[in-house]
Amino acid sequence: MADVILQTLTKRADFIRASHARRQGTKGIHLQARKRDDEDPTVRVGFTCSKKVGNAVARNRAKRRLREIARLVLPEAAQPGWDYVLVGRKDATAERPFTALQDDLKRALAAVHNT
RNA sequence: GCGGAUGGCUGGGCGGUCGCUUCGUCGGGGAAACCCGACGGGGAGGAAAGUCCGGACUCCACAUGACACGGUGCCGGGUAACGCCCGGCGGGGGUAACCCCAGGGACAGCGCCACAGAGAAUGAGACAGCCUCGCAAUGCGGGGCAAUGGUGAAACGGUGGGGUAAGGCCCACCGCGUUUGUGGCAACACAGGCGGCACGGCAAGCCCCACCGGGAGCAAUGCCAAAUAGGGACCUCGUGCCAGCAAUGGCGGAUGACAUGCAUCCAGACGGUCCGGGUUGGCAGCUAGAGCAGACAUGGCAACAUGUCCGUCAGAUGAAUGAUCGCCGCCCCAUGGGGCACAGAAUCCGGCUUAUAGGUCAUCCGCGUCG
RNA sequence: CGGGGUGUAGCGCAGCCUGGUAGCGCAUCUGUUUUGGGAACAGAGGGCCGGGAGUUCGAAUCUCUCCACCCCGA
Repeated sequence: MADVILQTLTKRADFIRASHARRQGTKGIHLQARKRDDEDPTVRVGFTCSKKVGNAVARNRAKRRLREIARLVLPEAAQPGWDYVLVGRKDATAERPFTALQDDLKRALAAVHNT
């Protein structure tokens, strides 16, 4: 699974479809995931930080940390043909230790894939 | 030393590892758009924020003026412009340094001034009262008065003296109005004369006066590609086409008995306007401009202007500018640990307003102590 | 980027234009009625009028400025 192609979600409709599929919350992040029913093996990922997270600086910080753990974790833990949406949580996403945040994502992925 | 006033500056630093975006050079791939790799350079703020003003820029509309509507409002200057800035004037606060003020007009007109009170506004009023006269006398009636009390945010000038039955009244000063002179570009200030007790407050109530303002906004606007549809309604003649070197000429049909001209009617585009339908992709606009920061010179009290030198300037588009580790710096509990303000560009610029831990510089004022 | 609106008692709304007394309905509390409850009737309490300045003698109301929320248009 070394040659996984990562793509960023841009369409609002994709976000809504993912949120209606499987979801798994942890201390640091909230994960939404959907298995697309096409033949395309591309892994797509999107990031969401609503106004509840804080002001623009807090939202940007949370989104950057989400993007970083996605870059580190997804190439080895993602499954081809899935869409993932990582949602930031108030205070927790920005302040949680980085390794713990990575473990959160790994456990959430495992939980979503097993159900 | 303590307390205070004003105006500036700064907004953690260094290094390792892994990433994002943009530009340049080189190499590779590709028909091209472009993609991949290496090296090198750039990559959030003083408020980037709120969106409260003013412009630049783009499109649309457009003869001018007036009305309507909205805004601004002491005077002078600065500026591309402003509701911003500087200087001055007037008023208010503070022992002072200094700070605050939407600060034009109430004889152009309309309106409002609750409660209380006799009376709340262009010519008034008499509640408690005061003075005097008469009588049938703890009172009643006639006349005179607005100085005193009371109410109120505000009562038709204030204080003092003389005079009076009480008063009107007279005089002086202050205030007000008016006028003259002097200083000042002006707002205004100062001085003198005259007036007579007469002209209350609110225009951030309507309004009047002076000045300013066409509308929309980078999702503006232009081009390309894809996709749907090859639709509908209305309008009419040149900037189009043809001939010609050019001037110039010609360009559908019907009716007015024929032709030209003219008039009327009909048709009508590869043109224009609108509706309906489709697309929510790419490129341009897009970042170097009334630039900004610093130094010096000149003019100016200053805001600022002019000139020279040097430096610097991001352009993303589900939206980059980071993640993580180590050392140092600052703060708090004091082994060890925790924290480091407010806050993230979205076409650009000039202001205003609001948020902001800490550090630092300069000038000035008051008090205390020592010499 | 541009435009409009709302904020008043626990909840939903008047009052603001034209400045002086903040009111209505539901809810709450007390009492009457009932064997008890509900309903009904009578009465009572509850407001720094989103925050801060200003104008005025006086501001929920007028003006400025912040805050929060909602709705439109490109």
